Amino acid sequence: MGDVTLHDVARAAGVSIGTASRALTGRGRVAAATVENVREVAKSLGYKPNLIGQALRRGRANVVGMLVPHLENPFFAGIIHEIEEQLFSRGAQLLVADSRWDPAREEERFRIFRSTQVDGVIVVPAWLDRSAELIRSVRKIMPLVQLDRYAGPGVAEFVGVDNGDGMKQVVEYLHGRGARSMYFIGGDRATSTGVERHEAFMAISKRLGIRVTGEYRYQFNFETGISGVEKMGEVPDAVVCADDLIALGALGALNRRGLRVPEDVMVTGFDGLPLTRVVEPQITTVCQPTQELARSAVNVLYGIIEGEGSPGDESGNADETAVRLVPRLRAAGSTR
Amino acid sequence: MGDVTLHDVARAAGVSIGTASRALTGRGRVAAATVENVREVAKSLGYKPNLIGQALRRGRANVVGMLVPHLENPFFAGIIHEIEEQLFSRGAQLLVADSRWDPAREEERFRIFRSTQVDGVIVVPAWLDRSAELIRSVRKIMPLVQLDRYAGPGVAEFVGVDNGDGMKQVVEYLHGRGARSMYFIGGDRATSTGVERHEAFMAISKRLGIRVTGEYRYQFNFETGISGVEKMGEVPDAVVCADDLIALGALGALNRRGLRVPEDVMVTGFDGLPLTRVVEPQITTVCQPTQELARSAVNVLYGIIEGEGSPGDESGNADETAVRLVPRLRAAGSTR
DNA sequence: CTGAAAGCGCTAACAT
DNA sequence: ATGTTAGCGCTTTCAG
Repeated sequence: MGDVTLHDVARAAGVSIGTASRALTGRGRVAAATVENVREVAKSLGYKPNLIGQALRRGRANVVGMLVPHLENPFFAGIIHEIEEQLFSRGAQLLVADSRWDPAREEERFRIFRSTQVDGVIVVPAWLDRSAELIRSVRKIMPLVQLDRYAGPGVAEFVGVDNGDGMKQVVEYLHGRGARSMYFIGGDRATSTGVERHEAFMAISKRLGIRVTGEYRYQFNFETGISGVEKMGEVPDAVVCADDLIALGALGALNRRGLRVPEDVMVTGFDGLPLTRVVEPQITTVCQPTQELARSAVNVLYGIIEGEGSPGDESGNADETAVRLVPRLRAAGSTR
Repeated sequence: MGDVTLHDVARAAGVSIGTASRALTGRGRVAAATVENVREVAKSLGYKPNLIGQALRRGRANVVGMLVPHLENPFFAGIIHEIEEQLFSRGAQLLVADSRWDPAREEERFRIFRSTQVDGVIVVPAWLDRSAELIRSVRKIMPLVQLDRYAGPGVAEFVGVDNGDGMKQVVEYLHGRGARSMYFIGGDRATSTGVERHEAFMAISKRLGIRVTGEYRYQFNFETGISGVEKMGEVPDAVVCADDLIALGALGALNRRGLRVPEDVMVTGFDGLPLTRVVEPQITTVCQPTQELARSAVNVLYGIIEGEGSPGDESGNADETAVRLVPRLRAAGSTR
């Protein structure tokens, strides 16, 4: 087999196993010539370090776990890719799992992550309050950062987008295009993004004197968009959706109802999925800086890891980092 | 920390570490009373086995790697979820990576998987021929199964859908609805699914006396659907797309071109993504049995793992399993 | 049936 | 600068 061990390399290079280790990892004092020699031998033998052995000894697996509510959500899929990319460049790997919005399952997966000795966890909490206690307790025993949503105030480190700002861009843009009445379709109070986007929408529309004809809030998916339109009475100037999946659903339902977009009613989404550029008309949306979100999450996580274990240890209420990135509106056919 | 080790459990239970191990894993002869006692102590101490230690000793990590060309593809995302589910119920975890259709990257990820001592790998090969050699060689050193596509004939175990049958269902259905001319948009020769679906389409349309007005083949994504429609001259009775993403793109482009679906032209997809039920009209498509595919892939993989290491060892040309599941047509608005 | 002991592959003191 | 050695947490002979 290709199972050549460090021991083999050391023997072939005529040095001790300790020296071989140092030469390969570059962690101790070794003569330049020795390093070169060992490296060469290792390569010619096709030596690949056994990460398990390394992990056991170092107490670190170089693996991070990622837990999202729903793998099929294209927004999460996109962010997972970016995270994997970031990790890889640090020599780490990605373990994924989805919680399916099930707190029990969420806990289960955390437990497994823990047994695997992951370096840390990046989580998109399934629920706004129900996940809080769990996440708080996990944070105590391993490095953790929340991405996209948080489970409650001060629960743990968080990286996400400024939803208020994004929603503001949407409503002001629509207002600028003459919209004076709006209908809102969003996620419910069960996620922080759901709450933040809704609150921002309400605040800004009020400030601009926009008449809110109604709202429908359930989940971040197609069906919600469809139901939202079905439950919509009066036809507003614009239907503001809290994410792109909802907007997609709404678009289809409006079509079915014989309403033309944007002539009869404008539609907006949130997230900036590629999908929004495919349908006709293309959907105006707020683009999340996926790559920056991923980079930032990984940075914050490794900040904790390297800054030593659990940040909540003694201090009880250590300062949790909260990074808010700024999204950008992308105007398209659904609003003009 | 919660880092209670087997050693702690053994001491607390008043037995040796060996006995504790046997009691917990159930792998040796231990008195029933001892087992119960040890288990109880373990639970009360909150003992969780350190998977790294286990893996090092057993030489198996209980982790499988999954490599797909593109994480954001909803079809892959869906299948990844099902795989994760299957693995979890076997006590294993999922390491994911995407190759981004880059053979170098594909190789790189395999290497890492190997170092991690994964039990095996499930791969959706990036390319039909370019990936063949790599996969063949990986198969020699670790359990591997190809999913959805294969890299070449006889390269390694494979689990996928019967593309010929699916395409047959589509064309016959369209023919039954009066379509006599068709335009094909698909993936290129670079994937086995691209080839199979195209060939099946050609064979069946020929047999039914259908006039093929043209074809456009590039990649399995939205853009291809859009370009395909742009390059389409004469308007056929139906546009047959090799997957749902292409169909989505085609639908949008047809709309933009002022053609109504299904009145002016019918459209079909392949895969059965939820997305096809959201747009208006909903898209007729061939549904892949995602869950069965995942189950089957995991079964085949563990068959290899448990049947001992590398199947290609001596035999040189051992029989590769090839599982073909049957997909099912779902008719919808885009064809009536 | 249970205890003792030998490592899995690797790193990090500690010697030399 | 390099060799030696002691484990990381666990499973598994091998004795008893």
